[in-house]
Amino acid sequence: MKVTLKDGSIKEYAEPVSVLDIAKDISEGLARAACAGEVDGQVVDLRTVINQNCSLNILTAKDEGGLSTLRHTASHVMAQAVKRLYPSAKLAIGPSIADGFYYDVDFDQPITAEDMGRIEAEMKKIIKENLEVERFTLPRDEAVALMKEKEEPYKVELIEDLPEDSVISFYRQGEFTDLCAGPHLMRTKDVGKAFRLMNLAGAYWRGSEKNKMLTRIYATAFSKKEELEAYITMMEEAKKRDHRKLGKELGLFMMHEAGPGFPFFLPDGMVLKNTLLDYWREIHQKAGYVEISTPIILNRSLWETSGHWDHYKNNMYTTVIDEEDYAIKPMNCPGGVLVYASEPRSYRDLPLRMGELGIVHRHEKSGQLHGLMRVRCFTQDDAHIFMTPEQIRDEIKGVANLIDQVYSLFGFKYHVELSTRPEDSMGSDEDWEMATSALQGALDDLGKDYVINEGDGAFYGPKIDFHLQDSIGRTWQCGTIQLDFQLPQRFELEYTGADGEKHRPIMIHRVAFGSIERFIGILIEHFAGAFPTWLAPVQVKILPISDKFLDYAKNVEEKLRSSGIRASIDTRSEKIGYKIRAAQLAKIPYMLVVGQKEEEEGCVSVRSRFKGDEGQKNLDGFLADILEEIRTKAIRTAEEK
RNA sequence: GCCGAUGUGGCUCAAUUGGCAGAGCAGCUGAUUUGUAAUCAGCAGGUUAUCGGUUCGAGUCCGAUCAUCGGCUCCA
Repeated sequence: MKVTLKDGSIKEYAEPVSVLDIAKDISEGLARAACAGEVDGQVVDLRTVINQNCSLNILTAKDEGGLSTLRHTASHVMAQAVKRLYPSAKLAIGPSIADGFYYDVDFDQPITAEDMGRIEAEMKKIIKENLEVERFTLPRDEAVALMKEKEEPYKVELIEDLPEDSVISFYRQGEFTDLCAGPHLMRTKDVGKAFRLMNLAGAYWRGSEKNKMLTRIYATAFSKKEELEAYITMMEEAKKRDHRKLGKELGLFMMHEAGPGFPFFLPDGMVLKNTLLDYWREIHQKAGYVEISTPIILNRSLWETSGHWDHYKNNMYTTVIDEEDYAIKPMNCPGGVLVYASEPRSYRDLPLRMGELGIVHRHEKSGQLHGLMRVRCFTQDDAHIFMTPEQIRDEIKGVANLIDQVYSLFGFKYHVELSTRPEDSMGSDEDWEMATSALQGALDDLGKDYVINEGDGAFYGPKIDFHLQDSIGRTWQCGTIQLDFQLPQRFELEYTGADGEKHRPIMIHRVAFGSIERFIGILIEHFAGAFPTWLAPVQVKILPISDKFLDYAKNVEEKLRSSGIRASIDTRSEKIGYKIRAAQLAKIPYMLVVGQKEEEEGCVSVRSRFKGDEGQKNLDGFLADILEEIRTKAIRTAEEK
């Protein structure tokens, strides 16, 4: 690997090295050099200038081409511009993030999109001034004094939280000095021109809603202009496949002021939903599940027994019936538990896998509603598994495999997180310990990589979360597996063992889709509305050349429909080009053009979203092909034209 | 809930300084009967989110409410 340093000298490394290695190397002898070279076989402009004394532990191999260093310096430039334009603004923090960087600022007047233009212009000036970025350190008390002098109360608070004997590092460029661990580029000019302010948002100081809300300026920066342009293009592409936009255009679902956060499913969206549910029922039947359905509204005493009244009431809708308190279920588990308890159970019945496509309502705060991704009423593809302690590992593995099967079908990537005991929780330490290690053990058995999410479990037990990655790279929590020792105790669940004694079962809560609504939202974005044929609301659109061929079109339609294909005819008296355009925009997988030739020969002319499917086919041949495609649930969108 | 922005026919958007609410698409009617991404003509469609205020006059200015959007916090 060759690295060209800014002074023109070339350093050669026998092995591929990380930015960290280069940084270490340079800081020893060739400090203050920007480098451009090749990393991991890709030519990149590192443009990383590693300051002599920077704390190298910040630079990691993940820091691709020094991008986060570039962005971090860009955030300082942005803060400097803000202070020049609004001297009274107070700075909070300004890190680099996955897509760029931001700076949280406490302005004493609201700022607008126009201000963003001014800030951007000022940043360009600062970059042009080519100020040197210098690092210096101060003992804690002097650091506090400096920030007090500069009237930066947030910085003072940050420093005061550090240990008393710490040495605090600062970076200075021109008249601007900021508390910062580094590292940074050498000069402001190295930030380059490939940056852009993206948007303004509110953000709580230190992320707590008890604190003041600051103004966050989001921006991004890249080392090359083309990369910035590619990023902006990608964001625009992502916007085009926003499920709210496509959901409206494709007539899948709607929202209405009459019920904020409560989605309405339209006929085509309902086809999608039902097709997913059919699939769900099929795989669960095969995996040995039974299905139940429990009431939406249940009385207060049940929710007190389950613990929801104490731990989840903020999110529950309540009502009064005949002067008694009731709650609309936010979760399905208590209903499932009542079904379990409705008759004596034997060890021979276990594991008992009880599925429920349960509709739950949760009062989410108004500001966090988001299309189908975050709603107040959704369908969980829930199941509760009651089992003996010996069965825990196998059951968890079974569920994890089932979830893997579901996600693979749609071609999703996902990662797994293990969430441990939260602050507001119930049960003994031993139970939590046992439950957590059971989940961990199952993950280890499966050989799955996972990250641990401290304190993020449900109030009744730890959980394994499955996070899907959507088209914009956002991750969504979908599947979860939760182990629960609490509800069986609270409801005094029992089964009779082989020894004739009563024993307490253990319970798993789990979902695969998570929420059908959210999953549909993710699917819309994942496929950009062009669903695989088995999911497409309309699978075949029949397009007669003119009204004269309507009868033949009806024959074709009837034949397809009788085989279970979702087919319909565009009966409008329009030209064929018009109908093709309409079907194309509706992202329908197959179009069958029928005219004189087709009627005479008893065939159809196929046009599809996919390559290699053009041309005349006899109807039986087409039918056999599409039925096979649906049966195998094939994904063909990759070939889309 | 909090910070900021937005709200005009079903959809996408116009409307100058406060001065007669308009277009394209979709829909309907008629003509056309079409060969692979938009045929022509006509008709209909609006209490400019809601409520209140300023004004001779409000889509436009002010206030409140509701909803939506970008985030924060929270979460399937």
